Amino acid sequence: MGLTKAEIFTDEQNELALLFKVLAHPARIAILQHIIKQKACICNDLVGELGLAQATISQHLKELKNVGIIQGSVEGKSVCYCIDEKVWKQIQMKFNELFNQDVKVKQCC
Amino acid sequence: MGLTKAEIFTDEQNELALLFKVLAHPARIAILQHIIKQKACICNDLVGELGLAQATISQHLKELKNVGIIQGSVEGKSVCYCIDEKVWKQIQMKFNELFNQDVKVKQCC
DNA sequence: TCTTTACATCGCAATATTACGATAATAAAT
DNA sequence: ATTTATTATCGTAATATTGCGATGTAAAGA
Repeated sequence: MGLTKAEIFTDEQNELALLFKVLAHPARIAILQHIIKQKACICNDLVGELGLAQATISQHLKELKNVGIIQGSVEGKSVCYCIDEKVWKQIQMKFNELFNQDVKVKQCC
Repeated sequence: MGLTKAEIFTDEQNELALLFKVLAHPARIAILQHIIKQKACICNDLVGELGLAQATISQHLKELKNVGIIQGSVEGKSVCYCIDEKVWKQIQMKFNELFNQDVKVKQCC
C-alpha cells in the first residue's frame, strides 16, 4: 500500500490533511518564514539561505504554490515569491475551526 | 535520499514540521474529530467508524500519542483515548505564532 | 549571436509512509 | 483453564517523499 484511502474520508478531512502536509517539512516552514521576514519577495536567495540545492528549493516552492499559500511572478530573469494573504488567512481560519473546539475529557483520562 | 536534512534547520522549524506531519493524514484528522465529538474517550469504535483495519487504526493512534496530542488509559480489556487539553492548546499556540504574523506584500505580487 | 543568470523540470536513488494480515499480549467472561 | 474481546506489534508490499545532478528554458547583457 502506501496509498492513503482518501475516498473513505470527507472532503473536509482530506483538504485539511493536505494543508497540514504541505507545512509538514522544515524546509517549507523555513521558506515561509523567510518570505514573511523579508516582507518583500524573494527567489534565488533561498538557495543561499537554506543549505539545499536549487532543484530542491524549486520543488518545495512548487508545492507551496500548488496549495496557493504563495504565488510567484516573473521579474526579469528571476521570480518573485510572496505569501497570498487571502489564502494565508483562510488556512489560519480552518486550523482554528479545528483547534477552537472544546476538548473536554470524561472519566478515564 | 528521501531523508529530510533536519540538521540544517532550527529546532523550532523541525518541531513545527513534525506537528504538522502528524496532522497530515485524513485518518488522523478523523480520529481526532471523533474523539472530540464523543467528548468521552473511545477505542475500538474507531475501527467501526472509519473503514480501516484494526492494525492501521492502532498505528495512527500511536503516532498521535507519540506527539502527545492524545493519551490512552487502559479500561479493562479496552483502551480509552482522549485529547490532552494542555498539548492541544500548546499546538494551537504554536500554529498561531506562525499564522498571526503580518504577511505584508511588497511590489511584485 | 553567444554567454550568463535564474528557474523549472526530469529522472533517478534513498528513505519514509500507509495499509493490512498474522500473530502476540492482556484482561474479562465462561 | 479455555475462550473471547480488545489492542499492540511485526513483517511486508505498494506507494510517496526528499534531495540532487543533469538538462531544458527564457530573459538580460556583452
